Amino acid sequence: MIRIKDIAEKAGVSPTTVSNVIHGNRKKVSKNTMKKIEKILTEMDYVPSMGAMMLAGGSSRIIGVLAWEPDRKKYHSEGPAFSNIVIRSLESEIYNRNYYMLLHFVSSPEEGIQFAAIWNVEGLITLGFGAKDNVKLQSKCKVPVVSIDAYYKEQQVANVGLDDRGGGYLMAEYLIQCGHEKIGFVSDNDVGVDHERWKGVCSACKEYNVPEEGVKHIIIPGETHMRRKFYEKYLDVISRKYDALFFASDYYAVEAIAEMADRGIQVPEEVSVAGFDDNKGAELCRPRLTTIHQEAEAKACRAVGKLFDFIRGVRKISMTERLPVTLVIRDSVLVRES
Amino acid sequence: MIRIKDIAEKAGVSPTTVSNVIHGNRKKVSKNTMKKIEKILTEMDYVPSMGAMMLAGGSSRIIGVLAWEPDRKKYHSEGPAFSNIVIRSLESEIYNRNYYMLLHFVSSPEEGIQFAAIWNVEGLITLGFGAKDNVKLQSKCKVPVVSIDAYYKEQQVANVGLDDRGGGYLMAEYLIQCGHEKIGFVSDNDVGVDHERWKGVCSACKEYNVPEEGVKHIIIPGETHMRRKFYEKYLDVISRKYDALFFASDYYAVEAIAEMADRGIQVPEEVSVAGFDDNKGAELCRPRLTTIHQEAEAKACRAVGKLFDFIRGVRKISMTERLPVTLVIRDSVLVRES
DNA sequence: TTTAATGTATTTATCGATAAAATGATAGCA
DNA sequence: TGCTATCATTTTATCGATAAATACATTAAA
Repeated sequence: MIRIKDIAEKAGVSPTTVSNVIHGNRKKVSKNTMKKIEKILTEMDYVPSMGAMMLAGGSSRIIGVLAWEPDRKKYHSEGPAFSNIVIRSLESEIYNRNYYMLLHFVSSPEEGIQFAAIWNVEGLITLGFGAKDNVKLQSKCKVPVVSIDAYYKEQQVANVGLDDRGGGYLMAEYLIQCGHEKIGFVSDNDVGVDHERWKGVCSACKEYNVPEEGVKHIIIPGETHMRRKFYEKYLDVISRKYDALFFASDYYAVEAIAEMADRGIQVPEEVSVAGFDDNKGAELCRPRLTTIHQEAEAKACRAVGKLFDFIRGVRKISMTERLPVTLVIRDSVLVRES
Repeated sequence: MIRIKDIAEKAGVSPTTVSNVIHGNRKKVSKNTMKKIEKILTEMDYVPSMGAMMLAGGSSRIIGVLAWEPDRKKYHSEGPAFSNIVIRSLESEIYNRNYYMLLHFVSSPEEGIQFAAIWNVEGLITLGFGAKDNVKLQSKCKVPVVSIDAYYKEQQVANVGLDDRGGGYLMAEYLIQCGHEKIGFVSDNDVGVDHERWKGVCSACKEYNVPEEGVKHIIIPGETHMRRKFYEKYLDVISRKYDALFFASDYYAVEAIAEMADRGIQVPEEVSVAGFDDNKGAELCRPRLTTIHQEAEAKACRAVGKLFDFIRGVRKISMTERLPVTLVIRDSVLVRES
């Protein structure tokens, strides 16, 4: 391993000078030595020791990405909660800033706090955390935290997410305009993102004077086997009862379309299906899924941007950012009237 | 931040003793002091400084996971090459051993080498690397490397993968037994994993005396837009020309099924479709995809296991490990005769 | 009793890089 | 000439943890 000391000796200068060159402290080094050292630096292809940098400089160049993991032992049974597009974009954005991503799955904020301390991370990004857990994390960490897709009563933690309410509104509006009179909004909970999407649905229904009984929030259990049971029992029932089923996530929508195909329920003739997120699966299922499109890369990108605003001490950083979403009309919603 | 020194002072011992307690060097510390220090350690909830450990101890407790990234700027256009099940399992297995995962996307082995040096990683796992790049990486790194899903002429780098050839054989055999006489194997290249799968197909065809013209390797371009063009031009043709299309990956198979649905090509009545991997999508498409199932978690698990065998200096480590795969019969292959 | 072996704990030097303080040289100005 | 200001560079101390060397009892063996 080549150390700063080796470079310094070769150049006939002190280690500090080399260090200054590496960090581009132009004001402290003359142009001549600058060039000379830079040349030697590349010649001997020097790589810094992060351990030493962390210790001496106090900066780790590490961003911790914490992904919520309800149960470390059962992760294989349920599909991973994180999107790999997001992970990839996060790493990319972090690395572009000359930092590194330490990805860690946790099932409590405390684990995250310890993790941050051990590695002396300079910032944290959370995925799939609930509001309370984000708040707890932030309160016990000195470093900035940016959550993705979280909702807070008071905006205690910085966040980047989508205009979920707007998306819910957009889809509900479209469904109404297509002539659907009985709309079911399907999700596995009523908090955070899903709650907002539902709120959006509600406000569209109000706007367009859909009667109270014309729209309902159907909550199905989230675990795979429970969901299957639910489908077996209720899928026929609800697809007869509603004109359109708006699923809070494409993942469920695609699954439901498949289940309906098995039961001979025609989509969209018998019941229309809509989703949210515009997953890879949305374009691959038949009928193609009408859904709300989100820019997952942009979300990751902004999250990292915001985090570094905090790290660099930029003033007046907006605590929350909601990226716009768009309606993508495909084939899973029947147009009854135009 | 609480340092070892603080603990030592509180306990009235030297830092070294505390360090020994932390590392469970039982032979060097008496039971009494052991207990006393352990108590203080938890009371003051001490967390070690990784920077210092890396520097002083020379062990970073970091495993680098390198995911191949052909083009850093275009990653959003193509679906990520890595499976999030694998990522999750890797992290889990690594963390279980009290190590941490640093995930990094690279588009050359050199980047990986530099990355390993900077962080002083204790081992590397590669995803999506070609054989040559793995070899180059290994040759320039002092730490052990375990590749996932790679194939070598001579086994230069440790590897964990699947019995791809066996899987190819299994599926081809099944197709033949179902009475299919014209089989097309579809992939976007003929190296590594796909080559092996194709070899498996060939040997099954030989075994069952399928004539030369009864089986063919069709290579379609891998990039999304090129693939679409290919489908537009040739999908009708090849689905008329073959009884069964065996795609080297579920991802393509699912896509093809969707495209066929658009063109009114009946699966499996007009043409049978088979895949490989047993992705999430395989169960979600209709007809359900008949495919070769792999244990992605097990693969990740074994890769980490093997890497730590190297790290711990275990003797006689097998250079390569191929996990068995199984045939999953669903609905996308027509049974012509039994 | 002497010597060796063992167990327990401490000292000291070190890992590689950096920030802060100190040095020295040069230039500017009265 | 003498004083300050500026620039370029070096010295020194330090970050937190650890390995190697050392010290000092105590016990066991000769």
